[in-house]
Amino acid sequence: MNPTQTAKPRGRRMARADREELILDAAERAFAETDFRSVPMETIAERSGVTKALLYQYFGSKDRLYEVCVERARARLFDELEMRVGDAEPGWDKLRVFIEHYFDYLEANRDNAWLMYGEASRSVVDEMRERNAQTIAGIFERAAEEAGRVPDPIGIAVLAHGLVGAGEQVGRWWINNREVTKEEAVDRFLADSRGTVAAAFSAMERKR
Amino acid sequence: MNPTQTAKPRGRRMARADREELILDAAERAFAETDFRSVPMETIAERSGVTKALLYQYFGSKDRLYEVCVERARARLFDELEMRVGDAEPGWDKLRVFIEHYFDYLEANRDNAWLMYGEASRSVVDEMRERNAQTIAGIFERAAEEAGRVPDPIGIAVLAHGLVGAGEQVGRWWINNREVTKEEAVDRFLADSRGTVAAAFSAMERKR
Amino acid sequence: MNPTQTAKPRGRRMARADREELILDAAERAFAETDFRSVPMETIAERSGVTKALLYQYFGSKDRLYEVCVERARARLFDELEMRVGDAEPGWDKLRVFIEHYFDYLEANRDNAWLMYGEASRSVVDEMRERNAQTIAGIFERAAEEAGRVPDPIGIAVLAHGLVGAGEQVGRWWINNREVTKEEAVDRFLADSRGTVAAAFSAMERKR
Amino acid sequence: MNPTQTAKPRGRRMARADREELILDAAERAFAETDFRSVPMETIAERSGVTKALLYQYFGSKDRLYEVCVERARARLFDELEMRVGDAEPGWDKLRVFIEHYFDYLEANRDNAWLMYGEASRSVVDEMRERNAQTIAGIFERAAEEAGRVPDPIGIAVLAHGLVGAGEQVGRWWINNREVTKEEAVDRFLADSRGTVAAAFSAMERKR
DNA sequence: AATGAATGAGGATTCATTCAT
DNA sequence: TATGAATGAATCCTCATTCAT
Repeated sequence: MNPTQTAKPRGRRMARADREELILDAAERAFAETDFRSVPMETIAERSGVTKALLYQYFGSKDRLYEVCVERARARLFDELEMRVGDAEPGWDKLRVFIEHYFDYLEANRDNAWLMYGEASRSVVDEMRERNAQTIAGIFERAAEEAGRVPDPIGIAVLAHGLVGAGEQVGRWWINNREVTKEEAVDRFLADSRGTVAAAFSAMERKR
Repeated sequence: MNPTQTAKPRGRRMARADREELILDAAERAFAETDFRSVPMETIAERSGVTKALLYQYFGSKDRLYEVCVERARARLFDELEMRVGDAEPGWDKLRVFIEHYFDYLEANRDNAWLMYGEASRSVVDEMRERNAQTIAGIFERAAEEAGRVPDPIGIAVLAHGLVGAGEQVGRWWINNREVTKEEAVDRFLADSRGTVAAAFSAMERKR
Repeated sequence: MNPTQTAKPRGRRMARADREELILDAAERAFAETDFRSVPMETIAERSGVTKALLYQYFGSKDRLYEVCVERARARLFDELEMRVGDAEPGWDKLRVFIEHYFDYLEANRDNAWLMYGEASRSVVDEMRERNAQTIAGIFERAAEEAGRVPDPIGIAVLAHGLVGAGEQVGRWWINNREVTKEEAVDRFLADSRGTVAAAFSAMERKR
Repeated sequence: MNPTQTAKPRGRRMARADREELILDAAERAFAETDFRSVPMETIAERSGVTKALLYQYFGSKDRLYEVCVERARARLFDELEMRVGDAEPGWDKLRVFIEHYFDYLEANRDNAWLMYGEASRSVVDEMRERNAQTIAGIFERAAEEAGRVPDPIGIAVLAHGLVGAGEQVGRWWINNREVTKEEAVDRFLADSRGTVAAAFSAMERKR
């Protein structure tokens, strides 16, 4: 309404943090459309309305820019996820909340969910998978205790990595098969995951 | 003609097939070490002791060479797998055979299992995942019937993609954590998978 | 105004001169470490704790900044040198004073003697060599007269340029071979130079 | 005369060694005209009638190409020099031959004598100076013995480095002052050098 | 006086691929 | 069949420099 009140600074000069977001948005979209090697810095520069030189000033290299994108996308998912799961009732409710949130995220980011990025250096993506698995392992470790089990580190690791991998692939499948509703997908994946977790927990020693 | 020659077919003719294998071996290892975009044709040529020009004569393009690698690696796993699973007893035995074979494969190919390839043109790898999932879906469809359930296509798809993803990520984890024995890994992954499958099947309507 | 301020001239005004010295010090060291083309303005800015923009405000351009560095370093050597040589006894004493002063300078500036600068725009360094040679030529011209010779312009030029070049290279050698004491170096270089000068003078016509 | 007999292969395809010479010729001329940083690889490529890619295939990098140029130019001077000096009569004749050859070289290479190159990475040029000085030191060491002196390593080093530096600077001066004839220049420089060497030798202990 | 934002323009390097022999 | 020569076409990255505040 008030023309002097633009939400974000408009025009040439802009606060660095704001400009960085704009650049990351553009990069994210570009990477998701094809893949890392197919996106020249030039393109990202054009799309975010700056020169290549600025990209390098802010991010140092194309690889680094990619990493920051991946990490930001990952954080979008996990930051809120950890909060929501923390607030959920102990027990199966946590798993439900988790998976629902994950599919919400996929729905909201179907064009730039990190799993849509044409993958770049394997290390970046693998490292992210590892971190995700570890976060999830932590959650399951506590859950195992609450369920009266002695957490078995290997069991926890296999469970966590398995869920990360399953989630990634199911997510990719769902994004490419949008005739399946979110409810249907969540329904099945939740059921399966519940079975997985139950089995993993059963295999662990019972606490006395 | 020459009695000292090995059983392998006639001279020149076979030379090509042999060379192709050599080249694919070199390429596979190179791709596994880093990823597609980081491996110049030059490197593959050097490592297999031929010139770049020959790579083009044999495979036409780098993309095609990659595809052949991926497909060969995939076949190594799935060709035998389908046979073995076919021979197994109906029921849980099939799943056990499946997973055991998968870990055998990982052990034998820890340096060039396809899941070690840095993902390249996303399409190639994604397409392989899809094919794998479909193969597995077929197996589960029959298994569901045998278990007295009406196979639910969505349920089957989620189950199959979930297992493909879980197997991929657990495999990656295991390859990077070799202090975990194969038995321990198979043990947990089999238990988890059994839980997953059981849950998926339970959710399907019972046949009358 | 502020009594706690050091004796150094009035506040702001002096601040600039001080800052300029600081910047030149940083630049000089940086140029000496590698060479002109390898030192970005960014580096000089960082090392002297200011922004690039300020370098431009103070010096106008990188080339100009370099020139100021070179000239300052040269002045450090020659300003005092001309004085000292002027005060010395006529005859060989002047040469001794000259060379001793030169090695004192090298010792005090071993990290940023101008001869340590990677040569940049050839013109700047070459021009300095030319100026040094001319200064020295002037001194020898007078010395030749005093020694009863008719100064031969070409002879003087070859002598002066030869000594400038010899001094530069011997200086570089000495800086890189510090196990040789200053006395040893001066001793030899003085003896050699004396021989050079004597020969040059002998070759000139005797005044009547 | 015979049109089918071109001295060097003409046309697109050429033996690598020949092509390399052509490239080095072009590079040498280009570097001599201005300096390292002012010569894009593009220019060298154009002037030698190949593409940039070939430069990299053959020389690896611009720095390396420069090094090869410098080394080739240096060899042009020193290879023959060592031979000629070897053949000369012992005593002052060697010095005369040496210096005459040096000025011949300067005359023949006035546009691409290595001392005309705008210097690149200091290290390359400094290393060459060092090598030259060592070669010359070897010559003087033997000469000192012949002259009945006990060679003093420091004395030899100062002498050799001094002559290298003097030669470089006098050479530069002469190239820029071509109204001075070669005879005049050689005459003076030889006289001076003789004085230098004589003084250096005198300062060394007499052999018994 | 001093800064952080932003750029223009150039330059090195890479790499898949083709071609003549 | 196999090679070494050669290229076209990007693409990353650097850096001196300017500008608004």
